[in-house]
Amino acid sequence: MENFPYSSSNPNPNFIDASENFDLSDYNYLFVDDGSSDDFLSQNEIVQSVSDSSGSYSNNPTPTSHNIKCMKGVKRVDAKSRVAFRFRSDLEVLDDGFKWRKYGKKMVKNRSNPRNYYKCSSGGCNVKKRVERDNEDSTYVITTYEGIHNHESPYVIHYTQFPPNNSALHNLCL
DNA sequence: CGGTTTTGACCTGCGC
DNA sequence: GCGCAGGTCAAAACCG
Repeated sequence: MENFPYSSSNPNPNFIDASENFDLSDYNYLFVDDGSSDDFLSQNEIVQSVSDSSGSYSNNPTPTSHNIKCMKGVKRVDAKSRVAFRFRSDLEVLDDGFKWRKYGKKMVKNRSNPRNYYKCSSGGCNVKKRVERDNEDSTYVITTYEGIHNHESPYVIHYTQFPPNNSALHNLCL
């Protein structure tokens, strides 16, 4: 688990050691929508298509660039960066070092679990994230980040090759 | 008491 | 234009 982004010395008092709480062998996918292409899949299309191909990564427990799925799909609506994770967890919200304020909850059609909406609570930062449980396997949580933080994390986050920062995630896919 | 969560209402885009 | 679905707002409740 040495390649996981956060070290055990993270000073964030609320930090959850992901290596203890998440089974990274069940880490499935990541997609990045960096706004640089005119062609984007909708979020649901990406979720579906990556879920379909998740088996090819299931035997690789380490989240390296090798098992990160980068996709650019069919129709871009805006130029916001969007990053999604799907991971197995009992927890609804992964503590990524930033402070989030919940502003909405919505039942989505054909999904058994509600979708929760969060905004970065740092003033002037418009990054949003959506959190929902996988419709087909509720032990998985799907987290979608939208936008790029215009500030540093309120906590010192140590990471190696899998940073929680959107632009850094994007770099992995270049 | 201030920040966060809850939740119904409202807004907006899209398909028909 | 209408209805539906997804996303956001905002007031009240909650909590440390």
